[in-house]
Amino acid sequence: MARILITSALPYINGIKHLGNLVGSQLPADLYARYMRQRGHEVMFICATDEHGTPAELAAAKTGEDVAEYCARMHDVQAELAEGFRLSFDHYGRSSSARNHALTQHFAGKLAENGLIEEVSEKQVYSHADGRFLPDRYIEGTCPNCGYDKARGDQCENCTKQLDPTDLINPRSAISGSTDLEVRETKHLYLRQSLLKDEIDRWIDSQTDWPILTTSIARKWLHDGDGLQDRGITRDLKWGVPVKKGDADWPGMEGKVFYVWFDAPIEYIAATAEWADANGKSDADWERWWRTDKGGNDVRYVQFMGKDNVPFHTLSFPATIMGSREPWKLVDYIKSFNYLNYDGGQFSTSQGRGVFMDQALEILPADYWRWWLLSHAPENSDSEFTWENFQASVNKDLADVLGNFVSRVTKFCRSKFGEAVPAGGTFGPAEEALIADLTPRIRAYEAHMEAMEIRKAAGELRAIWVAGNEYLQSAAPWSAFKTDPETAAAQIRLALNLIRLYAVLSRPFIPDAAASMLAAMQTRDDSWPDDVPAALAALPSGHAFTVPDVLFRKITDEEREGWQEKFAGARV
RNA sequence: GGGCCUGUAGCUCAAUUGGUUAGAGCAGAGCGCUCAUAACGCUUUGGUUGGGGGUUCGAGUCCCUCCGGGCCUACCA
Repeated sequence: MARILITSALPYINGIKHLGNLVGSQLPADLYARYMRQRGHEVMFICATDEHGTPAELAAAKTGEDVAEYCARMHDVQAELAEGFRLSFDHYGRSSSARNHALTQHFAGKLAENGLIEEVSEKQVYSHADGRFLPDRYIEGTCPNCGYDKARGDQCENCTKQLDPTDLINPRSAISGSTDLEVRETKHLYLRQSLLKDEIDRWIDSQTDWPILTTSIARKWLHDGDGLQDRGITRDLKWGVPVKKGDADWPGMEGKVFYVWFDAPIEYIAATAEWADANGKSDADWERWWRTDKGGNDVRYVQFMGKDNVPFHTLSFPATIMGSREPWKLVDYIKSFNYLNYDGGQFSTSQGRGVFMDQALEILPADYWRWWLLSHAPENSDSEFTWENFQASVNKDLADVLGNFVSRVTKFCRSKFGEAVPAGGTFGPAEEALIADLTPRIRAYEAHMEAMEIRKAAGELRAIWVAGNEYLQSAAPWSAFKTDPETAAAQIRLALNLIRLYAVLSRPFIPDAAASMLAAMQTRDDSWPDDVPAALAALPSGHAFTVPDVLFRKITDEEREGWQEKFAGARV
């Protein structure tokens, strides 16, 4: 038994996430966590809402709420949706927690002690009307290069030229439109990542089995131009972790907070402490996951995220950990994902284009989405959601191949033998062949799950379901029953046991359907099929079962067309 | 501009890292079965691996070039 620490990239607080966000981090992390638990490993699966930063403040202002209230409310909304998708977090924390405040300040203090923090005076644009400093991209104006009048302060979207906010002609606040702007001197802390470049570089080089997507993004940032650049880790905002050096004040940094990307990854650790607090555990209970001097050396730490998050997880967070010179756990494996597109374009939170988590659950149960998203996870390149593909995949895989298998077996048994596993008969060559086929398939499925090859795992699982239908066709218990009911009984006994086996194997992908299948088989035996022949004898003769309701109803053409239309444009 | 990823059957994707005749699923066609959610099974059509050139006994895989798609480029997170 191993100990596995799993974190999913933290969803930002600012609104409900779409399916692209879901499939890029939380959902595959859940698949892995569920699988590892089922294999008997000790799992700590952590997620949290990422609550700081300018967009959170602006979103709160828009609804008229205090930012703390807004975040508390949206945290609950996201937690409920996570529950709806059956994301099995051990703890769903908040980056605004007291634990994270303390830990973030602690790390900053250690980094300062180790000479890795630099105070830098710089000029930033202040908006009088908004009462705040503006990040570069919140300043709009006319591009000096191409004349585009909605150029942002960091870059012109029209001609792609990199800009400085002071380059803009007629600059204005993107928040209020105010032109009452002023360039002010302000002091910020920089994390001197450049001093850790070689250390990080060697660490990345030693990760030979990471996805190319992960290492290539890390190397780009390490080697591009002048190499890894120092990074500002404070902001002039009100909402966030106040800048402190451990417990002590930080002279000259009053009224400033840490940059959200400094405190967000630290929340992985802090959320584990929140877990301990919430469950009456001690510090030692969470430290054994995170401190290599307190038991964490045995832990395998795996992170899941979309490709946009990779730089922060391969560079800045490791720089924080390494630079502390304290024995914190570094990540062992980073599983990163490309983007899921929506019907020929991108999912867009701002334009309301695509399907969002709340809408998805209003339409269909979580298992439908889990199966499609995971079996089409954008592992090697961006992938695309279309309603046609969704309908076809879900109807075929879930309704026809798996659901109908359960249905045909249980209904046949009920009508011929009654609602209990029939006795009599013996296994012949067809049964031996099925078992011989299933064993290597299950081993392959396990290997794909271990390797986080999600599409391949889904494909193998589906093939395992298909094997059941192939077996039924060749055994044809409906024919055998007419001349040799004993043989038919043995065949159906095996088929009923297949349902239990499928429930166990399928649970990481479709937990609700798996639970329904186990409930219908009236068994709590959900042990993993290390021994396949034994697993197929788990339900003995005479064991009562029930015929379940249709596991997966089909998506009709009318529904599909309606959804296509409904989700094409802006969100209502 | 620079960098990275990507292009394989109508669609979605594989191909043990350079090895024999490029494979699956879906869709299409044909046959079979009748237990089942008109479900299932079997067979089958379909590819100049984006174009061109090169290295090699051998290239989907490596190199060059052109074309297309996507992402990143450090103050959104």
